[in-house]
Amino acid sequence: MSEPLDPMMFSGCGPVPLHIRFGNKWTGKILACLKTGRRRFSELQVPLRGITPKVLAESLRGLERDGFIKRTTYPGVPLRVEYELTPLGFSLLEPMEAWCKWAEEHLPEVQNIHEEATARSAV
Amino acid sequence: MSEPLDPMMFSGCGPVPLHIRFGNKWTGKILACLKTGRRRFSELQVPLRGITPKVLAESLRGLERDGFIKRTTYPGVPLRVEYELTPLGFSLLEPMEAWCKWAEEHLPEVQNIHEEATARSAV
DNA sequence: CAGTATCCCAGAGGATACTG
DNA sequence: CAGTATCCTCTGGGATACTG
Repeated sequence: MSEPLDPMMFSGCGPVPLHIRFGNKWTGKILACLKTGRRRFSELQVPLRGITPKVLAESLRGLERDGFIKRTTYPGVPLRVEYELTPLGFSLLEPMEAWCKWAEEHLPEVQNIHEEATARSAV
Repeated sequence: MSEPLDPMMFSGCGPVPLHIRFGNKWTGKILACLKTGRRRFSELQVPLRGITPKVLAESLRGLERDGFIKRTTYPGVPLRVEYELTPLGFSLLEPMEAWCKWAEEHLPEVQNIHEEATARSAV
């Protein structure tokens, strides 16, 4: 508890380490899309340009199973389903913002390094 | 800039989004092992239980290429090589600690949810 | 000591088509 | 509308063995 960032902490973040659970292409974006309120399946597909229905459905199932979002169905035709963040899901926004803050502060530096590396390998 | 966590930010985190760059099995652990000082290749293999030399070498080269660590060789026999965090590498510890903080605060809740899900699927 | 060289596999995720 | 069903590819990462 006194030593944050002990290597062991990374393997202690639940059944799947936290940074791996969210270290994929869509999970973080889905949560970000839900932070302003409930959204329907098709409403999520718009901002998440390029996601296929299969992958979106799989991702949503996983987030629901882990308690990060809640799924509500409204019977009727046409079918209506809405997804929203749970309090636990909202709490994830904080660590996610830490990454964004880092990116804002260090992105120019990172890009310089990347350009230099590209230039070197082009020689 | 006014809207942190805009979905677009995730795709703007460098050539590879930040959360994906560090959303793998070893990268974060390697940085954590280096936060207390320089380490040799074989010294890293000890805390990183189970990592193969191939994967460790690949990971270190990637971190070096991206400017997060610095590699120093000391000629002689036997060969001596040391790795250390750069200032940029150190700066990553902050967002990584945000994940650990989240885990500390929410892990019990996450585990409850996981156990309930396991119990449900066992019915 | 500090790595390379091969081979291999599971799973994330895309393309496409179909359905209650 | 809100998904499923198939099929396929690509790559992170492991096992094992070898080298300057």
